[in-house]
Amino acid sequence: MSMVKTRFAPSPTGYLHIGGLRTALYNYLFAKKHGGIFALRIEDTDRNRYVPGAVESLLHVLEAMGLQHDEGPILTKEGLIEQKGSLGPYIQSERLSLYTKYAHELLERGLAYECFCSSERLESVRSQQGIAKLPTKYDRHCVTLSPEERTIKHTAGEPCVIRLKIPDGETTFDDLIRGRITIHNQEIDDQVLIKSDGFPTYHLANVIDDHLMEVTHVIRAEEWISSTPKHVLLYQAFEWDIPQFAHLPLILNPDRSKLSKRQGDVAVEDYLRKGYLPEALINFVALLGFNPKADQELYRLEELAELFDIEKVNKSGAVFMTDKLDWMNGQYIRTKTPEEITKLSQPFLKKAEIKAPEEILIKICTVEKERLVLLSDLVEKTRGYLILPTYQANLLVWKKSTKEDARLQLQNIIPVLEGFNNEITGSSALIEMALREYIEEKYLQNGNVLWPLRVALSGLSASPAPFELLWVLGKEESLRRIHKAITMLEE
RNA sequence: GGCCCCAUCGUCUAACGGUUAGGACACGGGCUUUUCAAGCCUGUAAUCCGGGUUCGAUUCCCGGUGGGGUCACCA
Repeated sequence: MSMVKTRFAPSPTGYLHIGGLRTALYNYLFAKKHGGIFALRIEDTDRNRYVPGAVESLLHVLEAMGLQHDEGPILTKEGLIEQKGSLGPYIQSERLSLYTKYAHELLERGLAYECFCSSERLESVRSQQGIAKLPTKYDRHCVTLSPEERTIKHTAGEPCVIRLKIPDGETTFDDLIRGRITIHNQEIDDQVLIKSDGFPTYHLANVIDDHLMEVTHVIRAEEWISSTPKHVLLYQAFEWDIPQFAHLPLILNPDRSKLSKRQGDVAVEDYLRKGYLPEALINFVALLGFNPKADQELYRLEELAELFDIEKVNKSGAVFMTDKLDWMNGQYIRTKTPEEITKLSQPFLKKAEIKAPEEILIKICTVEKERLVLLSDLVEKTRGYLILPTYQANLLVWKKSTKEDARLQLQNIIPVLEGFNNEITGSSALIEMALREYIEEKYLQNGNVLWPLRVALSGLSASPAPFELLWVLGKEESLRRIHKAITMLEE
């Protein structure tokens, strides 16, 4: 039994789809679980879809997500692409001669044939089949071409493709998730292997590379099930060992169709940009398809790798809803220190052009941490500490109190705060102790004092406790805000 | 339409013949509380339908229904 090897083989589109993330993750987990190799291969055989910089950005997200591959293209410190591993190159556009070599081998052995049909002819064949309600497939017009006819067409410069000649019979493969799947070869089209521009199609390149790169387990999305028989036929034509297949259930839009751009954000980059943490995204997406334990929701990547079991992956698709992701993100934010959150929030604050001393930012994170769902939530929160939000005077009045009392309480608290020494103002716990003591001594009500104070300090109907606000804002700014509130209440 | 795949609370899932069908998110109520958040307690909520097999089916089989995928010189 050779070593387990999986691969994530995306086409470089410029972003990583949520479904792609999960495919990459499951490949990674399966390889790690079995002490095997996780490879990355770039499937860029469609020159019409070429996106500059796409490989680099893919490498960046994968790294941000913590999914390190053992083989494949990697980014150097200088931002250049290098290859890691001995079975490369791992970028298909750099392997073109390989594909034509194998395609010609099939040609010589009579397992494939050249086809000169124009796309116009193919379209009209298909549309006629459509009208006749027949399955749409190539009519094998070129399969009987004689060598002489082919030579004539070649010398005339007619473009041509190479097609696989699908044999009679039926094709069966075993899927680790779904079991045995059989289909009649009549259902399979004579698949193009080499396009007229000389590039291979996915089917050919994928099979050749998986074999040459010694991939043992092909883990990919369910949308590939119907083309898997073609791949099996190719392996058989080359007389190669067939890898194990595992087709993952689809990730769905709320209407249960395949997750698509039209119905919301699908790029991992979008979610990162919104302020989701990589570990939350990984955790969430891992659970879209299986759950290692019945009563646990939070898993680290290493833990998932230990517990992963491909046979326990669900068969049915999973709707992508962000409610639970939001909750998870909050959970992960809470596991971080204020210093870590401060650091992670830098890009968001920078983008919003918010500047503040690190010391203040750390205090803000300390106090707001439990209230965060997204890292980006920190933007508005931080702004509130730097600039007092505008608010209505009657917000200062507690529901069980009056405007006059609110003003009185604020006025009375000023000397108390002024009396705080540096030791007290340096700790929200000490501030709380001192203020509660004050309230108790004067026989006051918490609400009468703390509500107007909190609103004066935050300008908000909902915020952290006044003690914490005081600690973050400092004595001077706090007093300034209280004076402002008193002025508002006097009007 | 042909072929293929799938089917447990609104959503993500657990239960691989015997459970009061479990957990989580969301939602409702409560506790705590100056507000919000967090936390704790608690409530509502599901086996698509019909046949079999079996002493017994969420679970196995068949059929239906429903949903999805795929039918390119895209991956």
